[in-house]
Amino acid sequence: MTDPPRRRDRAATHAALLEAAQRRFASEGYDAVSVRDVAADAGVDAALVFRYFGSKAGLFRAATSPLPAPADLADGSAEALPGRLLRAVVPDAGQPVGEEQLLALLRSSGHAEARAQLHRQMCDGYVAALAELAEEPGRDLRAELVGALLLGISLQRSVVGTPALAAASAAEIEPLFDAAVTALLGSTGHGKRADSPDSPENQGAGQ
Amino acid sequence: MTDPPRRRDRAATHAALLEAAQRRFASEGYDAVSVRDVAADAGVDAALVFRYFGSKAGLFRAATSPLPAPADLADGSAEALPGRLLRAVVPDAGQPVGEEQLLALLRSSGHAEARAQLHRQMCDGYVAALAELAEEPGRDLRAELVGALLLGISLQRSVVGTPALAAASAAEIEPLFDAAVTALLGSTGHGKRADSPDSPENQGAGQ
DNA sequence: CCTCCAAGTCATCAAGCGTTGACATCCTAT
DNA sequence: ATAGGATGTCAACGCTTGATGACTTGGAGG
Repeated sequence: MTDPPRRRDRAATHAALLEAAQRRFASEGYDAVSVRDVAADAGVDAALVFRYFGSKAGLFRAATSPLPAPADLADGSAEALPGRLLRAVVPDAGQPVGEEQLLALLRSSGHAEARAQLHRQMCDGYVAALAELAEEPGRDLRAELVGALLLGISLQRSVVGTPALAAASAAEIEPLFDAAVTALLGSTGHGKRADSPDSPENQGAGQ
Repeated sequence: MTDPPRRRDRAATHAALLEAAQRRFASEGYDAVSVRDVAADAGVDAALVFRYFGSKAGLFRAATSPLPAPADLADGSAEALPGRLLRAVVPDAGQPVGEEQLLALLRSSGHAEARAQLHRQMCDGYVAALAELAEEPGRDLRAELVGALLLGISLQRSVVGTPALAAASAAEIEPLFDAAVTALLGSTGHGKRADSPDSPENQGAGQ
């Protein structure tokens, strides 16, 4: 973005490689992507991948580790968290979310390492924050079910390509989504709308 | 199971190859599995894969095409459909459901053909049946959201490995699941419970 | 202007891949 | 018993892959 004629720039090359890897891994998965593919997308030689990232696995690790900023999700009222997560999963104006990393990890989930990172990202990131909103009998299970709904929405939109969901905007989905979340988090959907939550001082989820 | 000394049996070899392929593709995805792997699991030579299935892609197609019998899901009362789908997604006694095919397709979803089949299987199979239960304003969207919840539950259990959901039985999930489904299908969760809520007389998913 | 280290490229390796055709082996029908 | 086709095995092919080390090129400092 700065200037094209810049050649021999370590930082820029590193970044270009990383971005190309994110796109490729997200859309095709670990095994279907070759180091040469990524290098060609970035416009450099494949050997640089090994110079900068050590191995193909290192490149994958680097391309999937920067998770979509949980701090961004934790700030704001806790009650609005599900809604914010919904917007993160179904971007309204085509905004670049961390959805690519989720896809890359899912499409590569045959490998134990990818699965482990997916697990970490899910449990420590979203589900822990959601559990704060859930009621007692089976709080974790409730939170994980909300997480499942979000995961399912994201997947159905991006990989299954289900027609109505893929075409819908976040605003259209939200009422239904909210109703489901209320039912899942509250014991029998008794409406836990209150203005003062029980001060959950979570600072969230470190990277 | 019949008898080990049976050698040179076309049907048995074909079946062994297919079963091995289903397992491998489900747990590792298309690209991570080699034809030699599958053949070794089945205890035969890799060349037989090409004799019987034409190509690796043909083997994959054969291993993922037999979808888990939608007829099996359609039989019984329509209102109990979501519950039956839940049981299919979270098998109670470790019964072999068609979950493996779903996993295989998802882990191979970098390939357009796998994606297309996933799309077909989802839309024509489950979502269409679910849409019959949904109310008017946005019937398809409602049905697809229920599908998303099911997909998310399955994935969170089998690949993400979220603790509470992975440990829970279908009976523990069902009340929460039912509440969410009711909220999603009905207009504002107006309670479409008509008959006895908890009398699931089904115990066995089909074969 | 020249030097020199970082940044980038090239040629190459060994291993594994999907795929094929020739070959060996067993079952069956006559 | 024997011929013949079905069933299974083997060795090899061309190609791509991840990875490595020697080489070239560029730009900044003296």
